[in-house]
Amino acid sequence: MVPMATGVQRTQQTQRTERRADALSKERIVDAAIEILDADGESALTFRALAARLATGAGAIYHHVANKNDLLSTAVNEVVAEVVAEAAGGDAEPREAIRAAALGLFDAIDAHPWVGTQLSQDPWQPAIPRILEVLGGPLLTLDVSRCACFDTASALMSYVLGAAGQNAANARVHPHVTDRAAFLGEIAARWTHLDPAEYPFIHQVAAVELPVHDDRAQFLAGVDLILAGIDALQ
Amino acid sequence: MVPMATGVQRTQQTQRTERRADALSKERIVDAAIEILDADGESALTFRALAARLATGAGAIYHHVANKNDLLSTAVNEVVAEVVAEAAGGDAEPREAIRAAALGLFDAIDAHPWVGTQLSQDPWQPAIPRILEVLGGPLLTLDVSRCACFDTASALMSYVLGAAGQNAANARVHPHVTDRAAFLGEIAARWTHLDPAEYPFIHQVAAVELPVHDDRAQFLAGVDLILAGIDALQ
DNA sequence: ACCTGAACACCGTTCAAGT
DNA sequence: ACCTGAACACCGTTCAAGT
Repeated sequence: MVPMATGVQRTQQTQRTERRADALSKERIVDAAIEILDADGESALTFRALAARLATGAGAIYHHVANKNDLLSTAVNEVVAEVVAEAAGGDAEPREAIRAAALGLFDAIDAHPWVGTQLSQDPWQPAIPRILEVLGGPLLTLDVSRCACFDTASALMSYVLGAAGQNAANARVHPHVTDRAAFLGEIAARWTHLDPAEYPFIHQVAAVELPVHDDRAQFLAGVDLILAGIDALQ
Repeated sequence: MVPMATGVQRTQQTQRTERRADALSKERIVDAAIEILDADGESALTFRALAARLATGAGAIYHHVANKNDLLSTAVNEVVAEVVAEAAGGDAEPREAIRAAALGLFDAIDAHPWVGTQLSQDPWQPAIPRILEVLGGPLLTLDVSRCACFDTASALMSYVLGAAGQNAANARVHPHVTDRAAFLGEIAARWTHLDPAEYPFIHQVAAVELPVHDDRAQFLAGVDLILAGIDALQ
């Protein structure tokens, strides 16, 4: 439909997703998928929507990507690789390196909720060793006994993926909460209706901390809790 | 199709899902859903399969359940309520109570992987306050300062849901791994092919700990790490 | 009021047919 | 070799029609 100037703009580096480029490739497909996921969320990524954006047929995508899970885990791996590249490399103090890596992952998943969903849905996808490395690597320079390193790194990863997954789910179910105070107030009210005898802790939390808590600060408090445990168990 | 002895077996308490009972109810629907989920996994639970098992039409289910998410979160809440009831109540030492609750949740999600998937997909469903209560309640009897209780309980929950979610995903992707050693050996081999300069920690883990680790023991090590952090930060 | 089941508006994936 | 897009085998959900 759209006339193409074939080969004319070869030297131009910028990518225009509006017009059909010369050839399909896994990279172009994955990048288009990421754009759809970031712009309109997980439910918007269908092979039909992706094919439309790439100005091709749905079946063509299968020549470069095995299936939807392959597409998603490749996209996740791309985002995680970027975060890890920023977090790693520096020769910061080990605890600080772990904090930075955990926070980088949290922020990335906050910005791309679909990453959190996918990470908690396939434990052996390519992004996992990256995450384990950036969280566990700094432990090698600590005095953690060799045998506890895997357990410790795995605990850090479970915590990060758990917190990030909850955050991602929240973003998915409540896409645009403008009034956070009102939203948390509703949850608190619901929790207050539970039996106080059965839920004493929930009642205290709903009354005091839940309505005013900050997700990022709470995440960081959890990281510090685990770091304190690492120090204590040495 | 199956002839029914109406009212005859009223006094009998046992539930027979093979025959159509007098009336549909949310409880009967949810119980049937749990049976399908446990027997054949998440992908087997469709409204058509559920309707067939209940000997009714697909639309009838919507008279008792709002939608599939309502059905799933009600099912999850039922399983979690059972686990929590077992774990809570006793006046065990706080750290021991937290350990027992965490392990109970881990085992329940190991037995019902779909629970792990659902829990990491909706942060405000009814089961969440139950989990937060059973993990956070014991903190009230510790000397944890009032203000850190929510952060600490939330960290415990994120860890438990993260670890359990990974475990559930693993069970979903690899339903019946008979030879665990061979399976872990394959992962280790894949990790060994990564660049040793970029993945020093992964290489050590793949060579030493990954092939022989036990998921439950590793989960418990993580709980103890967080408990040590709680003690250290007091 | 509750149930029935066909119909609707979608999915991911496949595959004969084109270039 | 790569692409096309109709077709297949499903979904969750709705709703007119029954009892």
